[in-house]
Amino acid sequence: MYRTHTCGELRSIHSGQTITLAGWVQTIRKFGSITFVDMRDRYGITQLLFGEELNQVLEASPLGREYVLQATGLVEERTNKNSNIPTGDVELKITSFKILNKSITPPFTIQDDTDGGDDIRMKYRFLDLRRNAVKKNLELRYAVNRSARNYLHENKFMDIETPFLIKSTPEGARDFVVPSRMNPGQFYALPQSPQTFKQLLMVSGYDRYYQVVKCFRDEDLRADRQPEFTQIDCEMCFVEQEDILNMFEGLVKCIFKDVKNIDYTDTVQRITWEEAMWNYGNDKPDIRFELKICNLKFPAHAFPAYNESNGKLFNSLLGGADFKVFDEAETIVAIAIPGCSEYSRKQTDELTEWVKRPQIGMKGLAFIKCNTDGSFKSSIDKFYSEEKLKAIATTANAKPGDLILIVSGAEERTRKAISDLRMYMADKLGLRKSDDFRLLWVLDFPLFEYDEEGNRWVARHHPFTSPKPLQIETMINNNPAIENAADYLKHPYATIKANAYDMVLNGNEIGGGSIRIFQRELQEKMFAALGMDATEQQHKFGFLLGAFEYGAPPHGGIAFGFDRLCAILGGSESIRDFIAFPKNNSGRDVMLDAPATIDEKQLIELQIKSTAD
RNA sequence: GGAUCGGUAGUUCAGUUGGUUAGAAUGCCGCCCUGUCACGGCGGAGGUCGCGGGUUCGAGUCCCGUCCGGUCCGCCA
Repeated sequence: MYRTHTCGELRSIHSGQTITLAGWVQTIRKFGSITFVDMRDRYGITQLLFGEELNQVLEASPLGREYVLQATGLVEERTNKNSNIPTGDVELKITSFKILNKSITPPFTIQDDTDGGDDIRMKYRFLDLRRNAVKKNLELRYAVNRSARNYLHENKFMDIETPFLIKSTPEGARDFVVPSRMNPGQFYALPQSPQTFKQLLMVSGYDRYYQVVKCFRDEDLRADRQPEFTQIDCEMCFVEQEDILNMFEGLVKCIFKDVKNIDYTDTVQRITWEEAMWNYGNDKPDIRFELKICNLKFPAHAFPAYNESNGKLFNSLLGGADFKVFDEAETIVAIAIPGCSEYSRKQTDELTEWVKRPQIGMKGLAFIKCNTDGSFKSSIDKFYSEEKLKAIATTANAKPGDLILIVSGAEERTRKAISDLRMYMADKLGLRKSDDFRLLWVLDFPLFEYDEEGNRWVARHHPFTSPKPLQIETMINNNPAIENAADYLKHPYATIKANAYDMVLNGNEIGGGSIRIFQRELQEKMFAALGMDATEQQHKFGFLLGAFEYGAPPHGGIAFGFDRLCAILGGSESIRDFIAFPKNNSGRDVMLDAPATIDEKQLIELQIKSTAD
């Protein structure tokens, strides 16, 4: 037996017992003829005391950091207690010990505040994982996993595995592909999600399915994006959108309770996609803070629900001033930043530079300082009287002491800019607290998006998403063809909304799903709208269309980004530290040094290379 | 595909206007130390300044190229 206890469990009540521990040497503190050693395992740290006799043994075979040690001794109450660690009241007075394995000096310190940078930590990830900080994240990940599985099990969901070696369907993201040795010249694809399989399971009558499952997408990476990532993938039969929303806000609330001990009793707010874009310029708004944007001018077709105010507002507030920038802009949006009216020239210049960066791409930034004495000072004084500025301030819901920021330009870019600016200012004002959690459902997404490069409609969510029932007619009765690509927003297809929903947590999309199409005819119509002829449909999705003819039930589902959810719950922007062995920005595993070339023999066997070469 | 920041001791970083022998902290090694727990004290070793080219009397520093890493845009149904 290597150990009787772990390094995290000894307390005063164990005093007098002879016990054996095994673990790694965290630190060695030597004092002449006695030596303290902190021994670490997964459960904690226990101080070992090597007295005079054993100290001589230590001198013959010295210990080093990260040596693996087995030590037997007597638990004793400490004379000097350490209240910083749970085992700090006791120490183990060693009677015998054995070095189970040596270690060379690690390239960085195995401590909470390690001296190692990301690069070196990833290269020696097996050492990094010894650190408490990373271990805590993986424990949190496991807790989220357990909580989700419990909730889904309680609600009669069944975990069913789906294959990883499937067929490439180049809709959406790029596929990772795997050559087939037994079928020369042919390739499997790794799933971007088990989407079609879970729909087939619904056809099979497994009416509540889930899987905590790896998905693969061969796209460029980010701090919150990995080429292989994990989803909590769910699907249900005989449900409407309302059923799904209720079931899965229940899931997230359960996770909050189990993992963070948060009672999320508030109703989860629901807004439409159009409301989200209108108020926040973003389809995944962070609602931990208000800072709603004010639409001073906008293209009518982009916001049908708000159309009545179009034009009037601009004419009454900004019109007739002969300010070309605003007169010619498609969209003008403003945001009132509380308490920032005292910003200096340097600070407003800095904000202007910020919006002019290529990533934001604005030509400039206008601002109005709403001084606490009721006066106004702006960068557009030349064009607008104090009364006008006051009217704008009122419309933007600005109070004395606020700073109104205004950007203008083409609709999409400008809306993204004000959204980014909103987040940037919220960060500056400390409004994005990582221990505050606000859930939000965003509903009624557009069914289609227009791909100007490919000159065709693409499914915004995926091609299995159903349109709102009342808009099925619009889809069937209109030709998808577009004459002028630039005017795609005016095409009837642009107005069709989907039975789709995203769950947003603190400005991050943590889950998304839809009520699916379950009739062959409508699915064919959808594929056709995306530019697929009958032959192509049959080739790519014949199995699904066929299945729909054998009594497919109405169904819908959702998939949660498991890694991202864990990162947010752990208060981190990056998902890498919530994955045991992540890949870097270039999709490389720097520990394995993968991907790598393979043997010529393998290439020949896979018929990727012929023997003749 | 694009933008941007970075690459200097094992590690994390500093390095002024281009100027003598490139520094600090930490880690490592040695000696001292019986109550430390971020132990302490004394001493020591440790550098192809990512790589290649250029400008210059002289380059860690300036220029060009390239490789690697971070962040972001495009992309991610």
